[in-house]
Amino acid sequence: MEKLEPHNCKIGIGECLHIIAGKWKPIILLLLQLEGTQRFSDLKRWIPGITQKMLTAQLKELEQEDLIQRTVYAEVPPRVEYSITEHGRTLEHILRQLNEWGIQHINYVNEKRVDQS
Amino acid sequence: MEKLEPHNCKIGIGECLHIIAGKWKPIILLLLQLEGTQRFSDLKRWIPGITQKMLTAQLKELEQEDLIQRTVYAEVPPRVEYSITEHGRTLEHILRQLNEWGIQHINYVNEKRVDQS
DNA sequence: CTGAATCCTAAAAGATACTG
DNA sequence: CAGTATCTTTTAGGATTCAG
Repeated sequence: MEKLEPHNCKIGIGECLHIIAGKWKPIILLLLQLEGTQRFSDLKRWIPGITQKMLTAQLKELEQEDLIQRTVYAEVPPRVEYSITEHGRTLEHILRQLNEWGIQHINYVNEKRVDQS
Repeated sequence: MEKLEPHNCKIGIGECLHIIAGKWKPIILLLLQLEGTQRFSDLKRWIPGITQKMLTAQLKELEQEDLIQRTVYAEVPPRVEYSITEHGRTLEHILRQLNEWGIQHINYVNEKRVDQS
């Protein structure tokens, strides 16, 4: 493993954040990790506020990074299912920690605000 | 701790990513964590490519979240030092993991590309 | 049902010049 | 030295319409 130094960390952290950051990607990844395989319309229902365009775009990007898998069934009407890959599962722990830190940070900020009032 | 569900994770993850994401913030945080207190010009030297405007803006945002501390010395020429706070230190483990995942992901993608050629 | 295509707005980032 | 102030570019995200 590389030494933890600011200038080489830029590579790893930048790569990771570029892949998981954004308004929808973390939700999509968690959804597939926790609820299992979902089809396009399921995802759209699960994620309030997302547009078809954004959902399509984010799914495509996640698929290109091999974090999720896309399966098309030759039916009418068409059915497309998305599922997490093994590689995608390696992100679960990180997403969990990001969430926990975010919650604790919100609490921290609230308490600090109370202390000062 | 909150249950890990997609819709409430949106809050925690969103908060955390909003704070640490971006092109420069992770580097600044790691720099202060690993190298200790730095003054403005030191940070600018450490981080190739950053402009004064961006550095100033990112430092201000990190300070507002109480992740870093700003200390002004009444000297001529002026001296301003930045250091990580205790609260900021709680991010070190996450940044480390983001970096490791990013590196491994790059390797993963490279190996996959070789396999297919 | 699952998308692609087009147009649009807002936010992030960068270039450059100026200041106490 | 440590910033501000403006302006321009780039990127993320959204609204809407059309299509297999």
